Amino acid sequence: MKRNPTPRAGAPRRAPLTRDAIAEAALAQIDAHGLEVFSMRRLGAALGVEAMALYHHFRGKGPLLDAVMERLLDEVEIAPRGSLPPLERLRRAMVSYRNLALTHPQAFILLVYRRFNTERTFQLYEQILEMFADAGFESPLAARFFRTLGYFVNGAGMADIASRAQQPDATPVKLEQYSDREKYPRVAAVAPHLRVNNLDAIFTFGLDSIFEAMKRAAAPARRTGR
Amino acid sequence: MKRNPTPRAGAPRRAPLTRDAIAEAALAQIDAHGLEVFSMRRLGAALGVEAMALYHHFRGKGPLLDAVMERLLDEVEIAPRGSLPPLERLRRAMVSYRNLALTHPQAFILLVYRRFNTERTFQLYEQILEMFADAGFESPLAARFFRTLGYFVNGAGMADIASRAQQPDATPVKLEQYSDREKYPRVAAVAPHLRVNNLDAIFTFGLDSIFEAMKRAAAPARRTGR
DNA sequence: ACCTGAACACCGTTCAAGT
DNA sequence: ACCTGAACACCGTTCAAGT
Repeated sequence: MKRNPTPRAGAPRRAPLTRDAIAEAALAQIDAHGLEVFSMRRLGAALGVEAMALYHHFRGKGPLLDAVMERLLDEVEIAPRGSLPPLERLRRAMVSYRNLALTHPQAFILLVYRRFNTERTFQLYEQILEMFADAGFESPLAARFFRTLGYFVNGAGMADIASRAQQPDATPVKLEQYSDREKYPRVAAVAPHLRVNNLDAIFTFGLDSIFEAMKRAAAPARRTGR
Repeated sequence: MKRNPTPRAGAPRRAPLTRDAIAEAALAQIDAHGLEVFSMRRLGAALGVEAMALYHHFRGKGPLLDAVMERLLDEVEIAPRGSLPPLERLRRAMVSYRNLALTHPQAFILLVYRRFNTERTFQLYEQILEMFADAGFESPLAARFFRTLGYFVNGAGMADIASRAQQPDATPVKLEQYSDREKYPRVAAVAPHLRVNNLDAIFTFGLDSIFEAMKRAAAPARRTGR
């Protein structure tokens, strides 16, 4: 059997490599098999190329992972300015960011420890901080809540991933110990409220707590009495 | 030159390996050189032993890293029950936990993605949840704030580490871009408030916001008016 | 310009063997 | 019981060479 006929004579039998195509394939590999086993050689094989060909487009594995991280940032949905009240826009952006932990559980950690490696992060920060300004926050207060929200959404993403899947190379433990009422009675009592299908509601709860604090801080003059 | 004389005839020229000694040396290696370059072979060399000797005490690298993580958990300071009001005890425990990101920046991430691999974590959770119960929180509400605090302290630890040190294998970027007022004016405006020596104050601010929400939720009946 | 082949200096882990 | 030596199947990255 001949291989698939090419549309035009002389066309290459596969699309030439580009930075985008490589980063896209890398994210697909990480989503499918995990960051632990991701390697330049495996990625090359998946692209039908020797690993060394990738070095023509990226200086190394680190910069390639940074490009993968940028693809994640591209998936954060930001509502158009003016389409919603500023704090609601901000809230939805935070929800969208945390959703990356659900859609890309294996890759999400790249955001956590590589986000300051690239300029792309500052584009997102600029948009977020614009929302703070639109909501009337001065820089010192914006900086504090910006950071607090960032801590929360990154921590939530990582924790939800950790709750959903134990590491493959973990110390083997018996899960039933954790619901052992004798040994960990408090843990046993809250465990039913921490089931995986409750994690969305818990995230929303925590996010609301922070937004309520923001609303109070933004409008201290409106408090009843003094 | 002869090697150091041993205290007793027939005593081994180095202390025999134990799980504790290995885990301690592993943490020291990670603190000194980073998790990226940490390897069984390097650890063996640091202990004056072949890497394969470590497999007599640990089933593999994963379980060894779990033991290192447990050592970090051991450093969390929990005030004796009754020595402080429950919420103040809880607050100090959170501060102590986040401080691990400062004392062990290279190892802290083990807590983030390996903490559910071992039973030791549930000892700490039991203590934390006891504080919630002592403060009068019912399980559903305790679960929500327990999780919210966890998100926040883990996210804060990771973010503070990322802010303090760029990854060694990062895409090279020019740092001055980030304070470019033309390109990222909002980022430039808040940047002075996000300097490394302000991170402690920002952490305290965010923690206070969450604790204020907890105090309101714990005592809804005490609100003036209705 | 883009990719390959061979090589270098590493990994984690297994197995059989030593003491 | 505790450790070693050799081996296996991998890594990321370099370099010179091919087209």
